Amino acid sequence: MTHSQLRPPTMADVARQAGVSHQTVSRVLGEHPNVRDETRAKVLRAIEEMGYRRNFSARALATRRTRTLGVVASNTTLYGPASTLFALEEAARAEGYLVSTVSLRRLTVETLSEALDRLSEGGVEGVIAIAPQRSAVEALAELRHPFPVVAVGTGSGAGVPSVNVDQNLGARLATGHLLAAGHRRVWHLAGPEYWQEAVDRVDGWRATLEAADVEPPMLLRGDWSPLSGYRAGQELAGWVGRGLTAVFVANDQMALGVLRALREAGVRTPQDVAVAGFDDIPESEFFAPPLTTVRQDFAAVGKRSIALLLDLIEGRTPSGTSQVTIEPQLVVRASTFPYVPQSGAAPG
Amino acid sequence: MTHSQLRPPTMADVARQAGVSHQTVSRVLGEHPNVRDETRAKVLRAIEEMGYRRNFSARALATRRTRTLGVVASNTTLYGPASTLFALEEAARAEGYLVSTVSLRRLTVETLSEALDRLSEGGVEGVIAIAPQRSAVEALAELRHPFPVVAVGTGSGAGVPSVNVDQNLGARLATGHLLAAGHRRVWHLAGPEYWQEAVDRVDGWRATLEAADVEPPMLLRGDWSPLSGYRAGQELAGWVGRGLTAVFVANDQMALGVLRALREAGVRTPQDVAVAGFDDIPESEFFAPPLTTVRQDFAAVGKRSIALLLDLIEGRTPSGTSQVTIEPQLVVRASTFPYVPQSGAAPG
DNA sequence: CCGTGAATTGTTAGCGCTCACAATGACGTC
DNA sequence: GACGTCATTGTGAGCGCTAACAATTCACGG
Repeated sequence: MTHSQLRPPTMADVARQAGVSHQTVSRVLGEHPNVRDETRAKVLRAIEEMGYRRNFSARALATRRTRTLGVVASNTTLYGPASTLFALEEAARAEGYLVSTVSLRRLTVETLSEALDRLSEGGVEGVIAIAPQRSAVEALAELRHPFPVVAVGTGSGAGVPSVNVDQNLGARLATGHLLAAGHRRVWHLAGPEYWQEAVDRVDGWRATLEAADVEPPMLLRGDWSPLSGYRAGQELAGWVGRGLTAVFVANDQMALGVLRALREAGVRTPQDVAVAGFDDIPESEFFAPPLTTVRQDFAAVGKRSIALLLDLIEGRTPSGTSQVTIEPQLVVRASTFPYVPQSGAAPG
Repeated sequence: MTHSQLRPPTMADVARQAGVSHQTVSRVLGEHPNVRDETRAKVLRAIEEMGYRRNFSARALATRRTRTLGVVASNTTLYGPASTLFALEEAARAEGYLVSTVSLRRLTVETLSEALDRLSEGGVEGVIAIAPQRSAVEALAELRHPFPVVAVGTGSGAGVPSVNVDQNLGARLATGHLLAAGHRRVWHLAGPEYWQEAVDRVDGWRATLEAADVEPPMLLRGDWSPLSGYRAGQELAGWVGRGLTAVFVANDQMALGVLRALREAGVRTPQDVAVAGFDDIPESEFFAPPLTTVRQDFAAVGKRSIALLLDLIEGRTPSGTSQVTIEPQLVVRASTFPYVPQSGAAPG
């Protein structure tokens, strides 16, 4: 009543209305114990009446804390990053932090650096970088920033605190499963080699074969998209009958493309060729046939990342090379039904 | 050199180092034209040397602008919301704004209200609510907030500025396509009735049938998930041979489940039953068979939403009921190949 | 009835920046 | 050669809040 509604009310306005000092208002809002109930009630009533809201910037300036975290990500429409992002925000919110996101189309030193600058100007107290591309790892290590940064999906190699799903283990799980099902060799359709996760999955696949004394067959590359999987699948179809009975595909979307290509070529899954994927996207269970795949716990990734970042911010953890690893899990479905070598199936 | 690195350098520190006043530093940073080149260089050098960065909170306090927008969304791992979110952030960044996101598991009056409060405390200048649930519309209308809010996906009914894809049109496109392909009736598997988009799609479907003098068949309901599509598909399979030749499914994920159920029941797509979906997720092209669907331009939704919100913030547009509608597009693929009524195919 | 300490409230300085205005100096004009 | 003009730089006052400290009040025992 005392003031026009042009400018939102300040703490001083509330204090005047309630007949106390602004500091008492601050105490009520800050839930300081030493405020008389009667006084608190007066203040709360005034706040309610005037529709007062604490000014974020003034508060942040005085406390030197914004309680805001930044996230840099690329390709946030993919299932993995999107799930991670969701979990990240949820975990941050539980700790009283807000999350500002910058989504990049491509992750290069320049775009990453620009994103970090932007978040820095936005006052974030720390940043999570969902940066599975290898280039990002070095960029992250060399870039100067005035706040802690936690990397996700970069692998544990770099000198940066990071949280990772054990991709190598996931690949071993999938490849081992196919081997155990009776396949003599397992082919692999990999992701782009500038993705750390793709590299780790190739390593896990190769290691499993070598441990079983199997010569790894030709490696195929895709770009994670169903289309690239489709193209690779057409190539794979040409190897059926010449020793190809099982394929481990580096993600579910490409696996979908492979399945379609095989189907179109008259190759049956899993009878002729078994296919396993990686990610366990919600659709995988309903592919034709339902896809055996490796599930990653993105919720855990999000929680652990936030926990690590907050430790770094609060100085609870030395900024050294903290590494968190999360174990993936094999999900077996119809696309890899136990293989029974059929007489005459392998003329090669 | 002059100061310890305990506290980050302030503008005054830079000014001292460069031998100018803090205001000159501010001018250089603000790209004010009236600064001598020589002076500018001195200041920039000092900034570089000291690793100075402007303090976000102080700046925001003085200018009364945070240049931060908020986004409230639910279910951000779905393709549609994830794509919208991505486009939103990109468009906001182009305008020099940062985006803070709050992702909810469920959208109710309480959660929405809490999210808006949170963003408000975070100092956002405006909010985009990706709120396709009908309950959210009312909540948005009745909730008090000190900043403009733009709704996305709520339909244009509510008294809130909003941006929407014309769901009704999309449904008419899909249903009309099936009718034109020779099908006498088109069934519909709808989304949850508390989603506005689901309701609009049902309306469009029904209107198209009625305009063609066709009695709408029984309506089926799912929850957008492939699993619910699978269950509905099993039910639909029972109607094959009794007049069911075409189904319009309210989203691609459910369509995937329908395809699988039909396949398992020995029903061929599209020869026995044609299936159309909605969304055009990246996987749709590789389903078995590739799915006819309705594509929504999420990038446009993002851009238009940001443009509208900024108009509101800058006061360029009256806060009345501004509505933006975006047209979807039919994508025809193999799942609805032209239907040729087969003699003896319909014993009923 | 006053001293004592705890509970409660008020006062004063900033936090680091931008804005409005003042001051300075260089330049050209009549 | 005094004066107005423009470009350039400096000064002072907040923006709205919290933190530290000061002041006041109150209950209670001696």
